[in-house]
Amino acid sequence: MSIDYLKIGEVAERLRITVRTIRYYEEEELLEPYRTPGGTRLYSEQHIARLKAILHLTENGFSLDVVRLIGKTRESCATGNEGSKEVSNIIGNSIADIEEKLNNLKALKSELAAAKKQVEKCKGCKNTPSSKGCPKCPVNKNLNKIEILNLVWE
Amino acid sequence: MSIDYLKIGEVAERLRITVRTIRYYEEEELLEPYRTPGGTRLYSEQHIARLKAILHLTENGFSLDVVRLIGKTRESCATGNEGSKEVSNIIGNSIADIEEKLNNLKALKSELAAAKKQVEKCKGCKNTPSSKGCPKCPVNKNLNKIEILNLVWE
DNA sequence: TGACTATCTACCGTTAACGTAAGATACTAA
DNA sequence: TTAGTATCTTACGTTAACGGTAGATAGTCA
Repeated sequence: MSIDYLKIGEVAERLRITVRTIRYYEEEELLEPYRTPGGTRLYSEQHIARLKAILHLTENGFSLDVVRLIGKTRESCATGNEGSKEVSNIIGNSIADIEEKLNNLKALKSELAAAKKQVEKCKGCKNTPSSKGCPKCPVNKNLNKIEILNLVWE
Repeated sequence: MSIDYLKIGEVAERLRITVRTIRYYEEEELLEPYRTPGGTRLYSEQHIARLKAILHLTENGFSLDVVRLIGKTRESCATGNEGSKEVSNIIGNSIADIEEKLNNLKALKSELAAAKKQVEKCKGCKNTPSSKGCPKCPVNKNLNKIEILNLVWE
């Protein structure tokens, strides 16, 4: 085989994903590798770069549909300004989504951090948990102050 | 019906979720509402607070299994230090997950922002897209500099 | 040239988090 | 009381993103 291209198994190993995943992205028309006359798939560095980009997005919670949208870039770039604007908007929306996620995660993080501190303060009371909470336990005493702790089971 | 409790439809409306979702969380033993003698579910503010907490977590990419884990707080708090430590670790792991997500999202955001700028610079060349890219188009010229743009379709 | 391993296509299976529908029962307002 | 709406249980359906298998073919190495 030419040294310039990788077969699917090699790509899978290099990117630490399964061959099934790679074929799946092809089924979804996110990628189209070369083929040998016999039908074996061959991947260039460009193909691999695109795979990396797809993984980068999916690992951050974006669906393949969104990936597909973002991928329209070049097509629209080659068809004039209007298309570019559309793509710009699509990417802009993705950025907005990310910003929302960032804010939510930051809030959640501080809530969890507060909850963790409370849990660590708790020395483990032996009282039967009541609906009012154990009066000696800071976790239960502060039940209403830390919303995340409303998750506590009864 | 007592004014203190809400029925499932009212809760669903208030939290902007479906009744099916609420019942599903109950199937998953994440929540156990009161019942009227006839079997109709009744929710207190505590129940609703827990529902909010569950949603807060799931909306940020956590699975119900993780939610269940975090929810062990009180149980372990009532059984001594060891349990508390376990819960503290579970929450600690969740925080670590969040930090990783935050870093990834930040990186992705700046990549997308860079990509967006490139797209906006592109005035829309009429050239047929070649494997080398359109020479007049900054998007294609900088193809290798902005990895996310390797997503471009051909 | 054989033997062995990798890939191919085609297709059914899986999991999480619900959606949806049916038929029965409960609640509520007039 | 009764008509109308909400809820109940049960159970099968759905979607995304793959997993796994079978039987056939391709690539590779001594």
